[in-house]
Amino acid sequence: MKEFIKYVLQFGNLNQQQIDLIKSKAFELELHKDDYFSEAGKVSRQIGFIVEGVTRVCYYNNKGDEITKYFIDENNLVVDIESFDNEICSSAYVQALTDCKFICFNKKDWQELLNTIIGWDTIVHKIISKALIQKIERRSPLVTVDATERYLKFLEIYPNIANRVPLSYIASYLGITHSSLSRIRKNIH
Amino acid sequence: MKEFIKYVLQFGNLNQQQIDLIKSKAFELELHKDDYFSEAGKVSRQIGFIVEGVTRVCYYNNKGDEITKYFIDENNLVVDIESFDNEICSSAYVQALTDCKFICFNKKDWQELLNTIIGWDTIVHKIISKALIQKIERRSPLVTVDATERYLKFLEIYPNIANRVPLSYIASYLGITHSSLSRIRKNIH
DNA sequence: GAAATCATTTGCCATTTGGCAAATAGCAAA
DNA sequence: TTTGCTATTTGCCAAATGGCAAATGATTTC
Repeated sequence: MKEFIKYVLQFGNLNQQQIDLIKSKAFELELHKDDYFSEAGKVSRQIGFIVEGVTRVCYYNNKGDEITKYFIDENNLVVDIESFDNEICSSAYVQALTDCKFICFNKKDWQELLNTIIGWDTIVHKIISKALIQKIERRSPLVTVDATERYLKFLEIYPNIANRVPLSYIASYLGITHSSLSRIRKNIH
Repeated sequence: MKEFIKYVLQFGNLNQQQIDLIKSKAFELELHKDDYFSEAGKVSRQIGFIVEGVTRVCYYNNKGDEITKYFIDENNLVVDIESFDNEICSSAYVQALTDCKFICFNKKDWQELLNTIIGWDTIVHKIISKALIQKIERRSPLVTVDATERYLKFLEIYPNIANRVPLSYIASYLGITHSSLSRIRKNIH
């Protein structure tokens, strides 16, 4: 919980009373490896902060291949924002890739906080915007470089993830086959 | 100006007085083909709405190649949001690819509107979030498909742009060479 | 511990894409 | 119209990557 409050306070100020109110609405969630935090086809009504573990967002393309869209690890928010905000079905799965611990809020409580705490909405908007921009800045450069450079960029962006998740997920994140990624790994020894 | 107000009202309600206030702060901006709306290395203090024309966001990678990151055309907001919000230097250029007309606000007036008009901040946040999500949803799928599919996706996403901008910009957007794109175009006749 | 399952590496070959250069087309200024 | 500049197309070949299958390695289950 400490981590979450520290994270939030980077984006704006809150007094102790406000912090306590936020804490009172939070609950802990633990997921095992391979469990889903939220699922495609369902409306996501939870927002989570990863205290421990690695997750990914993935979907199935029109050929049925499973595509990893991005990874999310410790000290980041996890939410399918389109589904959460607009009460529409998710188009992707959010899956734990290791055993995970989250600080979690359900939508009703989250909205109550937004209505109650002055300035909370601004903080939330900043957090969400920053996360969205980060997603773009991480994903976009991959389009224009070759497979080896993609992997090197991946290592830069996610230095703590490469050893914690299966090669095939990284390959699908990078848009290359697992065989190719295996060879690339060998080449950069 | 009509178009801009119509666009804004999709995201929330405003009364006539509020609309008039917004209008009073807006100014028209015209750019010629190849002019810059904002430039890398400078702080961007303008936010614009494209009434007519096509723009692109581009940058130079570490090899010095010019990369088109995305295209933006009519009825969309144009702003380097990181630079605008945080007063930091832009990392990219926003360039007119055709002669363009914008409805424009400078930062000072924009912030005054945010402070004055109840609910304007919510509308703005919705607009920005939607635009950021759209950018991710457009760019991310390109990573995982081959060159031909990338071009087909481009045609889907930007049906009105393919004929209005040079092939080489589209190629750099898709992360393929202009020669390859030329061949791809021939193959899908 | 053995068997079964899943992940990763490797080999072989086909296909795609890139790099380079030349040819052609399109456009704009004089 | 001519000239010059830039964009696009095309050819040729090399390099990168994919598809498939087999081998190896790692992990889980009984």
